[in-house]
Amino acid sequence: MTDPTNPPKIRDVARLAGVSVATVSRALSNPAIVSEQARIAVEKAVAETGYTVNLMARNLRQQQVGAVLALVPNLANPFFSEILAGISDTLRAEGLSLLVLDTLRTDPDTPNGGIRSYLSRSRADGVIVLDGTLDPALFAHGSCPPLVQACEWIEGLAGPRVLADNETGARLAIEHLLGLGHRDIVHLTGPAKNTLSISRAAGVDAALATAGLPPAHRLEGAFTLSSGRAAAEALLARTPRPTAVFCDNDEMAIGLMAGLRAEGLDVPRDFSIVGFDNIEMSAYASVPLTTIRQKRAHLGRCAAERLLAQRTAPTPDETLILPVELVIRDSTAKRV
Amino acid sequence: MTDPTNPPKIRDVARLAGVSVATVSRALSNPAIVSEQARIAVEKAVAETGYTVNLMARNLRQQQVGAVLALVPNLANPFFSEILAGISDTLRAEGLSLLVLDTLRTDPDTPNGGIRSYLSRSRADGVIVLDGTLDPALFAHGSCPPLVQACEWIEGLAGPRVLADNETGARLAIEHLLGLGHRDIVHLTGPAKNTLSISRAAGVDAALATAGLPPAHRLEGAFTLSSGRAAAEALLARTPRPTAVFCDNDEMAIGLMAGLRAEGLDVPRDFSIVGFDNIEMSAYASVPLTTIRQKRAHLGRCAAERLLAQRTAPTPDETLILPVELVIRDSTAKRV
DNA sequence: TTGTATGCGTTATCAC
DNA sequence: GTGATAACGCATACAA
Repeated sequence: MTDPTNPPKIRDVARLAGVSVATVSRALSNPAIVSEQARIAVEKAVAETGYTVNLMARNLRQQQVGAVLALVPNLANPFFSEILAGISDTLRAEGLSLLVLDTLRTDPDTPNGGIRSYLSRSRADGVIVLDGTLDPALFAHGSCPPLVQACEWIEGLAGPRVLADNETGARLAIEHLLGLGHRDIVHLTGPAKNTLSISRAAGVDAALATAGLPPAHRLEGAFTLSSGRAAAEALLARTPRPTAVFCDNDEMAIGLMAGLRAEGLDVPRDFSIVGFDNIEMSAYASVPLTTIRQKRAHLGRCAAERLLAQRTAPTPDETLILPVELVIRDSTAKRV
Repeated sequence: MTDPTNPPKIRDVARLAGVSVATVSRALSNPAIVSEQARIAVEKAVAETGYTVNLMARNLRQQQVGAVLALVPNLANPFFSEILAGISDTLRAEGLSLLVLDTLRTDPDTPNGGIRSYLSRSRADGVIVLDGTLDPALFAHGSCPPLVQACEWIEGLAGPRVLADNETGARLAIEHLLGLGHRDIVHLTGPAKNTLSISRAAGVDAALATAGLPPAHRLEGAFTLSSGRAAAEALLARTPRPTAVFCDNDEMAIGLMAGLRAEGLDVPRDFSIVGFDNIEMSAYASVPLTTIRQKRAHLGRCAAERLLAQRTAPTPDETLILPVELVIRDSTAKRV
């Protein structure tokens, strides 16, 4: 019956149902175009044999893979994994699989870490790029599948983008701090060349300019807890001492708070702090964090939908900007 | 030359190199068995055409997929995503792809959430199961790929297992608390039927028994921050009031600390708390958390290696237990 | 060492 | 509405 080593083929089903393989194929993929009689016979035979289509054969025939590849900078980072969860949602609804490649854990011996070999139409029907630091040349060849950039983006790389409204998010954060009376605000950024940090810096400075203030001082971090903690020292070294910090993500904000606490300083009394992302942990920090909410799973879903849309009609390279919002908690207070 | 819509086939390379397709195939997959001359001609032709093998065709021919599926309970949970990162490492080294399926975000209309359709030899060469709550029947059919269980496990499901030493971890935590003078220790568990919680409970009670104490009181959580916070209330309702809590993961521990802080209680003065996992955030909590370190990426790598080992020799269903260790920080102190 | 020919399991085209 | 059959692109048994 169901032999592990020798699964039933479509031929077996055809024989058992007393029809041709073509009819079985049709009955399975488009039941409407076969006779009731044939359909029932096929269904019965399928049930009896336990037949399931061989996807490799189908994919070869149809010239598609049935999977989408996500290029993520750091799989272990909850920020990205929640976007992946959203991508996974949308793909599953379409019967597609999600392939994941961690671009951080890259092969040091190979140029571009061997990512290139995954960027082939025979490996994935589409690619969602979540890493803004990749070499655009990686994608500049004919066999690269259609692609969408999400969250971060790569200068000089074509394709639709799905982004959070980074500039507005930064503006909301700064306006909130300004409203509380803060004037000397430091911007703790990600890596200097990171596209997110750059666009947020623009939002920061725009908000400051509107208030008639000069651009913010910047401290460069790395989106990590430890870089946030390390920033505490640099922050305290500044004179005059700033009264507020806008951090490019919540993890740095939490790290920073730990660093300040270690120095005996109090948030929000000594420093008001705003984060970005609204990761779940932020509400549970020693001082619940004021932050910018970004709907990560939704962003992932949008990116996947965008990619799937390209299957039918090659869409123009539009950029989709998703709204963000300010979440006020306890880490910000009026300047004393 | 390189036409996006019509990628070069092995035939084109063969023609250009002046050899047969068989020779090209051999030159690419096993260069040692072709003549130097042929090899060079092929290499040249490959470079000229920009040829890359079509993996769908190769896979069909070789009856393999070139990908491993990971079944993860919650992609958005950093605990699992770091295991995935480890799995990804090992797979990449073997040229395999990682397919990810979030079993939480399941299709409510289909029994078993449509997971079954992914469990086919034509979709993956192997499966790594990280979700202990799945129905074992899902895997009980001939076309299910070889499988390894990691981290959690499913009773009644065969296959090698790669687990952390949960029992020892629990014992270390309890012994640490006992050594600090605590006697009334509560165990904040995951869902009652979770295999991790059950084995840790055994470790907890064993350690208590050795000290001549009765089994611990248990509070059921859900491995989430919010369930940890919610546990604060239940904890305070107990009389006599316990002096220490062992939590089945760090997130609950952090949630619990937030809940206790909200009630004006101090850790470790009023309660000593031990977590499990040593997530990165634990070192940055308001009170740095004493916890049990579990090497998650390593666990993922081991699981993947185990799976790959099955490709050659069908190994017996051994269980691999990975060591854990106690990390002492500030959330535990001598009972006053 | 190399080439020829067949098969991997399906779907799609074409006649009927 | 159905059946025979040619692709899909590659790897390998076999013959040379």
